[in-house]
Amino acid sequence: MVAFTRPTVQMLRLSRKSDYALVALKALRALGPGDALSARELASRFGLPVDLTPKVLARLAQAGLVQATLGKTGGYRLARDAESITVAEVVRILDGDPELAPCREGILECNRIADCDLRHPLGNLQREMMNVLDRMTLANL
Amino acid sequence: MVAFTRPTVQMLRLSRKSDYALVALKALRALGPGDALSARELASRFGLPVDLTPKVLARLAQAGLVQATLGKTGGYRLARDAESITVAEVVRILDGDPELAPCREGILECNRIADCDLRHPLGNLQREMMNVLDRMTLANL
DNA sequence: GTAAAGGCGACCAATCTGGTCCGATATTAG
DNA sequence: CTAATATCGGACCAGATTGGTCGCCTTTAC
Repeated sequence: MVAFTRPTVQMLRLSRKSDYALVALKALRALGPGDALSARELASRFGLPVDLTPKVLARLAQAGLVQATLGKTGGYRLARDAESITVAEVVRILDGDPELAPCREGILECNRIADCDLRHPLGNLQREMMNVLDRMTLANL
Repeated sequence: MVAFTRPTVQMLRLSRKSDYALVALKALRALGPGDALSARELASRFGLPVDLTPKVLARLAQAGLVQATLGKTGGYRLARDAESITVAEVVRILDGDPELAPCREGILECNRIADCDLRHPLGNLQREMMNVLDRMTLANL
């Protein structure tokens, strides 16, 4: 008997990095004002990849979402209000600007009216989706 | 000089198949009541892969979205009102049920409250997204 | 009967992602 | 001052997923 292999869909999915970032951010949100969490601690607490977690947090740090303190007792803490941190922003930082249906490069039909006639309304769809991601803040999570 | 390589993001993207399907469906929508379009015609008209297009349409046909007629003068036509065909349905047919952040298998933390505390609200996000996809019909496109 | 169309399964290749290793740098405890 | 611990950043490799192709078969119009 084959064991329940759900066809894991790749499309329309958050990247692992974004996933991890949200987990970490949410943990940081629960911290006291003076406290901080190290990447190592976050990784071990949530089962995140040990070597990938610092990378993710570094990106968040240089984007200004979290504040990193070096040194022996260092770690990360939120740099902004949880209300101001949106899922859309996190995704954009870690995976870039998502496009539902990017124009395929070097395709002749990209100039065709009939085709871009479709791609434009798809843009509406995308805009709606981004709206959803924009409205979902860390505080709402 | 490296030529403008925008980091095409894979995540949060429609699959190519869904993309093609929407293009094809939209073309079928513009058809007269008795007319039909062959996969070949659709492919050449929109620059879709010739061998992949029939496959996509076949899936749509067996899902009941389009009606296929065999034979020399065969082709496809819409089998339902454009108003009743949603993007969500198309995606589900071609790529399966999308999950924003599927639980990683075999992870110990899946039982942890802190973790699934996050995944549940992510479910809300997903539900909102699916709502958007559900509301966007072929007629709206 | 022949040509053109869809139906279906298997297979291969390119791409993307995720994960790891490596080192360098900065800061704090003692 | 020194050592330990933290962040930072690049390069690299392997696995997974997607997408595209080839093949053969059935059905229908002429």
